[in-house]
Amino acid sequence: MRKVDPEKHAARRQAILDAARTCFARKGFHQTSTAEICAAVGMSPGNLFHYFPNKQEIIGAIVDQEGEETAAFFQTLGARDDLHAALLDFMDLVLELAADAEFSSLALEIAAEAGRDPAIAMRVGRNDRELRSALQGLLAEAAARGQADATLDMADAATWVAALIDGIFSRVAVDGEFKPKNQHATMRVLLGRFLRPQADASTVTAGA
Amino acid sequence: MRKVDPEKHAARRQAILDAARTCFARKGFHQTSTAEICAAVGMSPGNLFHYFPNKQEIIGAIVDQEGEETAAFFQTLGARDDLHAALLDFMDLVLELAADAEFSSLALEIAAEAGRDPAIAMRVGRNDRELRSALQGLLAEAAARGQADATLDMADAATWVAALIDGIFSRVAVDGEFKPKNQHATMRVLLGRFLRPQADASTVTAGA
Amino acid sequence: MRKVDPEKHAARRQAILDAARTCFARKGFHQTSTAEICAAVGMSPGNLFHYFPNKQEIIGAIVDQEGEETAAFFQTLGARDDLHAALLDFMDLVLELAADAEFSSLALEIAAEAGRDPAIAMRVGRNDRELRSALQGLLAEAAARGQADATLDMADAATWVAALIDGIFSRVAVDGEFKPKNQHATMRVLLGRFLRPQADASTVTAGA
Amino acid sequence: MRKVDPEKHAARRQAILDAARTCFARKGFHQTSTAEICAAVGMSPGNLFHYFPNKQEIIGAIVDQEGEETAAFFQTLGARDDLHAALLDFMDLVLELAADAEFSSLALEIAAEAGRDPAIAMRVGRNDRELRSALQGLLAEAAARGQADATLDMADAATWVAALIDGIFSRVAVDGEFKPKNQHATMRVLLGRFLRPQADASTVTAGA
DNA sequence: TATGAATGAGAATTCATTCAT
DNA sequence: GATGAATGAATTCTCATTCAT
Repeated sequence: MRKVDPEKHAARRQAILDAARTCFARKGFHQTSTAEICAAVGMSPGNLFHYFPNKQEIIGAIVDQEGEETAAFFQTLGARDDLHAALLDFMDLVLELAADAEFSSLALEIAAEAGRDPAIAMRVGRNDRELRSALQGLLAEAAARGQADATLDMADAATWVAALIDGIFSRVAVDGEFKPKNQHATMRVLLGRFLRPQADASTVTAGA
Repeated sequence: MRKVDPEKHAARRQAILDAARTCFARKGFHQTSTAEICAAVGMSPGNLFHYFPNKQEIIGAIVDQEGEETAAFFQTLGARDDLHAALLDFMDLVLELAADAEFSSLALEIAAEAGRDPAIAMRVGRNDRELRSALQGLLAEAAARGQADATLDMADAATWVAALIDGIFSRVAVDGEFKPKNQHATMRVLLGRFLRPQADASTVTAGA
Repeated sequence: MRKVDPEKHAARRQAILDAARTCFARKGFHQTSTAEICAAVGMSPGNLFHYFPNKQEIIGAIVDQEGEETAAFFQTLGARDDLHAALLDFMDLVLELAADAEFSSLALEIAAEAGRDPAIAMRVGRNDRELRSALQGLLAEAAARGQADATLDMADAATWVAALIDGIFSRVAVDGEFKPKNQHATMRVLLGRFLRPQADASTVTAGA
Repeated sequence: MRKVDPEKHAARRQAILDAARTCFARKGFHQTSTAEICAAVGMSPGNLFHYFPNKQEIIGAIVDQEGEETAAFFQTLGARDDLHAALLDFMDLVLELAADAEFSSLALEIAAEAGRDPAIAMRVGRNDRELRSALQGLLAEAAARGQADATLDMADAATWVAALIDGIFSRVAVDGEFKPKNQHATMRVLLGRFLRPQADASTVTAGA
């Protein structure tokens, strides 16, 4: 009896997060009432607060969960032989996620909320740091293997890959003609040219 | 004497937009009360509605104004000799705007709102279409002059430049370590490699 | 120059009253904003207050005007030979007015407002007293001429004729099937039986 | 124990309706704020909206309730032997209700609101149709029993009885001297003469 | 007179959260 | 844990009225 409870609790908690994700994506965080989430889960309006102390914590938990998912995914990438290819495959996945309007909206929503609530900013920042650090590690190792341009500053390169990921999610919201499915090739050209070892390394020094 | 009235009206309207911009950037659109905006302008709480029929129209007007500013700026770019350089200069400007936290937050906020309110989405979409079309025109002309890789699909290329711009604004919100000022060089490397005429054109077909 | 002003003023005042009548009939007194009335007259929102000190006075003036119109009309009735017929003709007119939805709505609106605002109640009460007094006079004279049942209490009889008039206006609002045009005959039966000299006077004492 | 909840809910709902009735009668529907009603019930300002989705629904519910009460009362009338007397007794009741200033005001208020809000008009219209249909049924049966004038169009007759009822409530608002208690006798004369089987049927054809 | 900007007190909801059951 | 009634502050928007021009 006592053993089932924690499982049930976790399942219920997850159900809340899933419902909230959908609601937040559709209407935005502050446009969604806790009552709406409760209705979506099939829960009484007060009961939600047995699982989360307040609304902000729901977003916080969603952010944390996304961070965990990304990290888990990245762990599978390191084992690959061609890390450049691994990165491009990861970006393919991003494009696939972006094709899910809910996911894109949510990503934007979270970024926007990070701009306001410092507590969320901290959690989002942690995820982002981990993502960039993973990207940087991947790129550094790729460079070591001759699969990436070793002359790049890998922290900066990772930052711009991350910017590109953010940009993809923005596109979905902002550009009705943007179909992630059709953009895999151009994405590969863009990142390929940016990251591959350069025949003429002089271009690297073109900056400023 | 009679001429002053419309001017006053326009000035007051603009003051509202400016105050709203700041408020929205700081707290988000739906977190900002119309009363706060009024207080920021130094206006009684009801008076704002002599200038805008409702809150959504304030955001709408801000969006429209940003669109006009961008368009105006782009008109100056076409006259340049080196269009590739012109584009990079434009991106420098974007990085400078992004360094203004208010501007970045607002950009994100608008994108997020576009994901919810179709009326805003339409106005944002129009701006975005114009930006991409201007970018595409610039790139096409650059290619014709041998300043850009003519093998690229220019619509797609413009789309990814736009994604990068969006991404830059997201970075500011999401990545505390991101300092736009320090990223001009890497941005130039990234875009340079993507857009320049390629020595080895075969890389273009690397897709899928 | 100075002579034209009072005429213009009166015309403008009347225009306001006419517009207000329409607005009040359509949306109700408290649902109509002064701005709406101004728009209907083609007048700036502040200007109305040069003609009426406040909104209540507009209703008050409408009430007074209706009273004057009724009184004027009644003066023409007294000259008739058959006063019973004169009364029925008056009721025909009431039915015709009731066919005008605006007039009916307004009548109801005024009655309702009298139930709330004592100042309006006083003005409405004065009109009503005059109407009942005119009716009573008419009935008394009719009785004297053998055209009405002399055994009736003419004050009470007048009161019930007035109630019937009120009731007609209510019908229009409340009963979608009520078409005043079709009710002239039944009205005449009803009032005829009530007011005519009775063959069998014993029925009069049937009460209580 | 579980059964108490719905009862409590219904009781609270009824308390709101009762308070609202009083407030609406005193100040009019649109002059009464929801906060006032809440205060009258002893309820926090937001709590009312757990019981009614909006203010209009409160009026709607009051209208429906009045309809039910009238219908319930009418069911008791049909069993009577003398239906003419039954009708007059019903009218006595109307006069007694009219003596309650709150009831009269409310009746007027509802009629006025029906002139504006179609949703209310529909509900009021339904009640009115039922009342007239009940009256018509009563009159038809009375005629069949020789207790009413069979030559009357019973639908029209019912309509005019209804008009008289409306008129009574208007009187209270409009005529300060009108005391329903003193008008039972005259009402009985009026309706008696209108509805009773006529000695001289020729009067019926007096119309137009 | 006429204009329309300005005021500021409300209005009806809404909503996160609490709490008795 | 679960329910849903209750709270009360906050929100957007309205409106009669004033007043400088």
